[in-house]
Amino acid sequence: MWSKRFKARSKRKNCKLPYLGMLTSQRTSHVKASSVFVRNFNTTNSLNSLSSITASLSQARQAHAHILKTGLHFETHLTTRLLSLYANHLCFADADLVLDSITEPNLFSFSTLIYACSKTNRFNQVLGLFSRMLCRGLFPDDRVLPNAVKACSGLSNLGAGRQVHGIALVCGFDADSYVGSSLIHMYVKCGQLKDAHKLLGKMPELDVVSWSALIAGYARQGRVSEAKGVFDEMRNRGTEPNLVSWNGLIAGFNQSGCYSESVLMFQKMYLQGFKPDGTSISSVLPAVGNLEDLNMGVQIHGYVIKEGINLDKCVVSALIDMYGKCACSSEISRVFDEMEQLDIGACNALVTGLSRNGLVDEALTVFRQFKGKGMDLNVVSWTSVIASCSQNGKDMEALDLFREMQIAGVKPNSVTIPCLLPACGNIATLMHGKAAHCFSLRSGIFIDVYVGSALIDMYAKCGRIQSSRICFDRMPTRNLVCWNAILAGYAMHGKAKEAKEIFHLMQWSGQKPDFISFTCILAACSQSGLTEEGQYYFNSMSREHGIEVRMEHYACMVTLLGRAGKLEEAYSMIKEMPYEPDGCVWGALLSSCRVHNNMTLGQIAAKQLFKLEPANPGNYILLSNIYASKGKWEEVDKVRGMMKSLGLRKNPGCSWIEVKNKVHMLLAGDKSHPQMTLIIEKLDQLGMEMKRSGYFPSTDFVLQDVEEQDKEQILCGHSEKLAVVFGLLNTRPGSPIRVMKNLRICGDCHVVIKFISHFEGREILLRDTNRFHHFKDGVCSCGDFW
DNA sequence: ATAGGGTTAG
Repeated sequence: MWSKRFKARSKRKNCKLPYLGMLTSQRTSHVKASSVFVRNFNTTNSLNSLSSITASLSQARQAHAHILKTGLHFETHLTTRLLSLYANHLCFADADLVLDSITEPNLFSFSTLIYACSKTNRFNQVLGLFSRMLCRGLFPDDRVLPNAVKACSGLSNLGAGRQVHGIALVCGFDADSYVGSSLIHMYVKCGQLKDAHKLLGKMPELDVVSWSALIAGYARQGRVSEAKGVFDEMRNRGTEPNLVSWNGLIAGFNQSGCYSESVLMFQKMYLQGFKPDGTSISSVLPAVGNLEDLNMGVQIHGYVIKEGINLDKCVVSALIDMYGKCACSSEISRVFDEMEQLDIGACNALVTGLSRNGLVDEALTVFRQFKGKGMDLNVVSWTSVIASCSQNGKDMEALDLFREMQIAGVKPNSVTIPCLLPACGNIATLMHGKAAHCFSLRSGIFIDVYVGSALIDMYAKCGRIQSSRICFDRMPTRNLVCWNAILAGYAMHGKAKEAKEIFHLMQWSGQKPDFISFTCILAACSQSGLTEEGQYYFNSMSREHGIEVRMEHYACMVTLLGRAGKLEEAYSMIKEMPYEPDGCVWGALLSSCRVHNNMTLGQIAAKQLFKLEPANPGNYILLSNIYASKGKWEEVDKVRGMMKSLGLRKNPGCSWIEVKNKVHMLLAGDKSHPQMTLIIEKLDQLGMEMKRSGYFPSTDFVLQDVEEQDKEQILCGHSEKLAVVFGLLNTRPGSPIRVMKNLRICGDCHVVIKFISHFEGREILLRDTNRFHHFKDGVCSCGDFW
């Protein structure tokens, strides 16, 4: 009855507060009455006839003053009208004041304000007013209840939602169609699908929207069979699914990662005679993109053009996104250029699409253009461009853009932080990482699994594995990625014991490991020399866990066996591999051969590598080093000649190999020590950074040579770590380490120095800008500098 | 019912 009327009213556009207008009896005389009112508002009648829609704020204030002056605030009827005037102008503080002054507020007073707050999404205020109303002994009606429920779903506050449900039961409104459907939506929003389902069963009138919401809810949780079940149930109970129901199903499957289901439903819908609209298209296209089904994508694009829905902004950005995922960079730009009006969503899709296809610089240029044109860049725009940088090795740029974003006054969210954190980890700027962590704690987004996993990874890469563990332990929910991140952290730090613990804890808690988990555990075993255990895990992969053994696992095993000196075994494993071995696998063998100076196998590996990666100078250097160790100087010259004829020079990568060899020499006393290989790997990581950064220090690099004005620029980047490591490498074992000035010591550098101190059994004292770091027996103590 | 941005290994 009333609710139906209300619904019809609310659908009218340009009518912000439908009820308030409706409640005024003399609609036609509003304008006239209000103009008269200013001149002579002494009569209560003119106040009464003041329209809540057309009256200005100053008129409302005048009326307020009049009421106070004349002591009319005991007239509940008048004060309630004033309340609606203020509410209409969104002056909630004034409205509250009026409400407090009413001696006997009635249901009408409260509902007036509740409607206004609900319309403007002031959910906390709605609930506050609702509870104040209850405290007054006033029972809500079927108009207030749905607004209270809506507030609970807006806040995702299940507890409050259940309480309101209880009140609805007491008041006998739970079977009311409007109250009921709002409760169903609330339960779906809070993920309580069983409750929603139960309630739906009790409803005498069944509406297609509530059914659709439940279907989408099941689909979003990836509960395929239940979603389909509700679909059938709906039909059996006499409600035919409409386009909305289908769209919900398609969008839900897509969100839960059931991409092929999503596309399948789209096709089914089409075959049943439904005409896909813009929403259907923009719901199915991400799934098509994730499946990289270009054929299907092109067909849908054709349909879009035929039906003329290519003006829909969502459809355009979904098309750009789909072509980006299908690696069609030419199509991305075409669709974008054909767009009539520049839309921020499409711009964001373009940036992501370009960066996904390796066109990072283009993505950055495009972003700069949008910014220059004065486009209204939102969180997604900034997050997209930060992600493009951090995913493509442009870590410094990512941090710079983050700073720029903050200057622009755009607040980061729970997606921005996981995009930024890998950049912090990659260059080990603990300071920035910690700042992001603090932000997550303050804004409450630390409970997000993506944020948590990224924090674990960042701390591990900054050399703070304990902090990683703390983040891990404090996560309210964990998924596969969280487990893998902490596992990778322990592997990175050479903590095989902890890695094994995590690996078993993970399975014990019901989380199945995947191929990444195995890469981590194999790497951990390999770094700690746990050959047999590594082999055990490797063998259990397909046998016990049903996980396909990939190329990278073979590469791990070659490294594992190679480090243990079992080079023949490593070689036979390569020969037995079901795949054609790639550069990583042969590279692992060649590196192991260099460690053990095995010439025969080294030659075999090098031969393959020369074919697979002819332009990688590192392979030539490794082989020549093996020859050199055997005193085969003619062979050394031959390899050098090969390099020369190929035009390969000792690039930074080459000098890096020299550094690596220097570490070998430094640690020559304990070649087989498990931790040594970890250092080599750490150095490899640094080498990668060196290559990426385009900044190539030579082995005798000293920071003191740098011009004063450039120093700060270099120091805030990653070169500091390299400088420290190079500095260390240039000293003879046993000699005191010279104190370096104005360096910040963090992350990888910390790890490397710690291990060097451990192996050489010497004390190292380094100073930061304001702290000292004392390394002894692999333990570092920090303190404020004298 | 409604896009667009996301974490882990190598």
